[in-house]
Amino acid sequence: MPRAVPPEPPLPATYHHGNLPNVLRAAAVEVILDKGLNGFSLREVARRAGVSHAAPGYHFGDVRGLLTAVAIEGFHTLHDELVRSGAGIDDPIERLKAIGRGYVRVAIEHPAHCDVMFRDDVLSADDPALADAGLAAYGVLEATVAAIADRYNADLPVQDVARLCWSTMQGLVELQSKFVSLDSMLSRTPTSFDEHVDRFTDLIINGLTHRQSGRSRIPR
Amino acid sequence: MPRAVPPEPPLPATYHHGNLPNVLRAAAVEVILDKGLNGFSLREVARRAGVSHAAPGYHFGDVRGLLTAVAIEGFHTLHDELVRSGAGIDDPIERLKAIGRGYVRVAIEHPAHCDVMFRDDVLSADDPALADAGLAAYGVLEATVAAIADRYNADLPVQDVARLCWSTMQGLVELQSKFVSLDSMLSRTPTSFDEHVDRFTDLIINGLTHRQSGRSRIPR
DNA sequence: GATTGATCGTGACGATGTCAAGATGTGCGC
DNA sequence: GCGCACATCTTGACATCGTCACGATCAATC
Repeated sequence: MPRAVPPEPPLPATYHHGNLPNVLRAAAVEVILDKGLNGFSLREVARRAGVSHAAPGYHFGDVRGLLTAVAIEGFHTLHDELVRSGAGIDDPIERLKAIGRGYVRVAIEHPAHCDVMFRDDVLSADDPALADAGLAAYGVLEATVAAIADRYNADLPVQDVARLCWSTMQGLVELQSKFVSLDSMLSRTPTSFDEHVDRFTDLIINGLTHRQSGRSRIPR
Repeated sequence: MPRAVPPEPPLPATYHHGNLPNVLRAAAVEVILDKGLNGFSLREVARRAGVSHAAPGYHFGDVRGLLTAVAIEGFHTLHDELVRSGAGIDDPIERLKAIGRGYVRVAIEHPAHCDVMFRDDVLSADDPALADAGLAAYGVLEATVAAIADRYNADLPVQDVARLCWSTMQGLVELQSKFVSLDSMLSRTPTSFDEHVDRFTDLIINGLTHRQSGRSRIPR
């Protein structure tokens, strides 16, 4: 769990305890986890952090400010995880698959962050730090696609493919709940998150007018 | 604009004016459009409809109830538009492309509905009417993919491909704003919604390890 | 024409976001 | 060592919101 919370000094617990922003951010994540983004409230965050109801407002200005901080943290985590997932894998196609699985791993392990990261309506979307963090994570993906173009197909529209991959993963994250309810409604055996990722990446890479490669799972 | 609002009787405007639910639903859409899903409130809806602040609660029980009604209406519209988009197109692959463009057309023309349709946290996700409406829309997509399998590739995993397409379109809808800001940040010429759809469907259909077919646009 | 039920309004309560003003520590110059 | 400016946090207040109970109003039916 890299960079979940910046290295925390032993918490002086004084009046001005110095790292309230970090504590509040962590508390916000827990509130989102417990009550959902809908039941989220600054006052609840303040209660869990053991401070007054207006303390969050001082540090983050706004409810959007706090959620934006959570989103930025999420993008940093995503970036680190994508880099980590692709490290040491030579074949760029395999690296792309690994990155895809890294994406959903972040979505699974940090659901609170992911609930916020793309919800421009609840966060201050014009925050440059937010844009930077998102751009950095996207850069990892685009670089991998560029490597695929280098090795396999120079005509590959790198930008389009990268966006396709991102859109697909993002849509999957959002629709996964619908898919499981759809599976249960049609009494099919439910398809897991990871399985969806593998099948999607296979489909994208092989193209659906050509013969499928048969759900090859990537060896860990 | 099929089934935007059920055929409206001339509005008696009396005390019990009979179709308040429809009026409230339309008002809710306008509030979402104006203030965003974040600034949405039942009282604002009531104000626009010219009724008391508790009237929405009577008909929809909950704020979730009203938003769920909007989402159901959105899924109906989506279903109708998907059917309409694919009608008369023989080649199922071309039909799939047309459906993809129908999807984003709905997203563009009914942004308020689409803001709500997949946000399970703000609506009562266990409403069977909601599930039915979503399933009906999805059925159009799956049927088209099944037609592709029939004609081109019997081994095609229909369910997976259908979900891939849906995920991709849904992700695109959600990320489009990020893409344009990304374009402007890198000072590229912005890519339109429709262009994204065409490129994505081309990429999915052709597969990214094979030669691209060069952004063929479908003649209308 | 009275009654029953659906429909809608009124009033109230607790909770929330946000602001202003005050309280409380911290660090810096001297 | 001391006072002062500042950052940090609390307190209090206000408008708004969702939701509930209760009352008012209308429509249809017997």
